[in-house]
Amino acid sequence: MAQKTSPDKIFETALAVFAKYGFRRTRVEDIATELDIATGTLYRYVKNKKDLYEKTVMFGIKRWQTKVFEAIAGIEDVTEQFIVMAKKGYGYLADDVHLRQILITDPSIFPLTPRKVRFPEIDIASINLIKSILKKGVKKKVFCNIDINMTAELFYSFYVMFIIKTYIKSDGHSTQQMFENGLELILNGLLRKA
Amino acid sequence: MAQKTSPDKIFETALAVFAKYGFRRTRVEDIATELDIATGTLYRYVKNKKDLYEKTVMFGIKRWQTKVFEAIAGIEDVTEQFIVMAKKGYGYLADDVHLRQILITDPSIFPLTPRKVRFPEIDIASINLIKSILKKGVKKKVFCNIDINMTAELFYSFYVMFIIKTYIKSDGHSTQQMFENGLELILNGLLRKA
DNA sequence: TGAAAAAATGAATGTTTTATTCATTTTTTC
DNA sequence: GAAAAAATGAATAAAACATTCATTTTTTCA
Repeated sequence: MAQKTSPDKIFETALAVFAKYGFRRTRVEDIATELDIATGTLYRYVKNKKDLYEKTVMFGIKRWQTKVFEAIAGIEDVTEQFIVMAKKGYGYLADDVHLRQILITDPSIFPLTPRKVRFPEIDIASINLIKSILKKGVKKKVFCNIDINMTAELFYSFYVMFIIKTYIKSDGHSTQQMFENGLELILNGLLRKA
Repeated sequence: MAQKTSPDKIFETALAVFAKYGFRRTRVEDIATELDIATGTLYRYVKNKKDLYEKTVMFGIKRWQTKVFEAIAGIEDVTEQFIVMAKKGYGYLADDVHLRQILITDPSIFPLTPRKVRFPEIDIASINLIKSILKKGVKKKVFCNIDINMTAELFYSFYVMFIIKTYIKSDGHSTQQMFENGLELILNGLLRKA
């Protein structure tokens, strides 16, 4: 038998356990037990509980971001690239219930009021992706001549709002519906009128 | 203002919190916070955390049993009384998600393997109710001349099995359906043939 | 109103739980 | 089969938690 466990397996399991109980209520032992390994073994992969949590969150996010990158990789048309980035990104997250639970629950990831953010890399990576698409669109004169930095951040806020909104349970309209509606509006504003 | 809180309010809240996190993962402070009172105040009503839990469970059960008693109170016909006891009892429990969560999760309430039961009063009260209905039915010659004690325990086991079964998630048939099916069978066996 | 009784508070304390380490054992590598 | 890597879990340190109680606040009732 190869190694009894692997980083991927550890973080996948930890994601589920942290999602179920939250950081405070999960014991390191809970995760070890779920993995069927000794507690000490976990410490060969992480420095401490906090580190385990952070690596776990980053694992989830990275996996999500990778999927989005792959989804837009082959696409030539900027407009479509923008749409796919937005819709698939949203869809993949909706599917990953554990990651979503954590993103929604942990106020240090997407704070509702301004304060220190725990994982700035997440925002940077996502905003950069948006920027690169916007830049391409502006250059190709498909999008209006917008302020790329500001628009990227604006769009990212819109995105995050919907991640959190999922939890707030809107009445009447489904969040999915509202998201697509807002997306259309933004895209419309973005496109150069012929 | 009258007292800031009351036993009923405390146990109602505690029921929800214990149901959400389980005994180990809930802190006494969690319940106090939810009630918007200080931790120390709780100790005016209960001896310790274990006592709080036990009183909470008993509060939930008592409320359930009272509802069942009230539901059958005015009924004359034994057969109908039996049916109402069984169906309403099951229905009330299905509605009380917090109580059900605790009954299903805590193995010391309805153990699947023989061991010391934590709340014997629960079983005694329920079995006694069943016995009293059976006794009346036999006396009135509506039910067959069964062994009342044994049949009461048998029926109670059937009942408990379905409380737990709810959790096991059967495929195909709904638990509700299966319960009513079994109930019909038992009732049929119980009734004297004309 | 105001003095006694009842209720509520939350900081302080001691116990329990939990995180973390590391000497030892087991498994893998070559 | 010897060295290196991985895994273990009992032991220890650190943190979380339950519980107490001296003090404050609120209610009661003359």
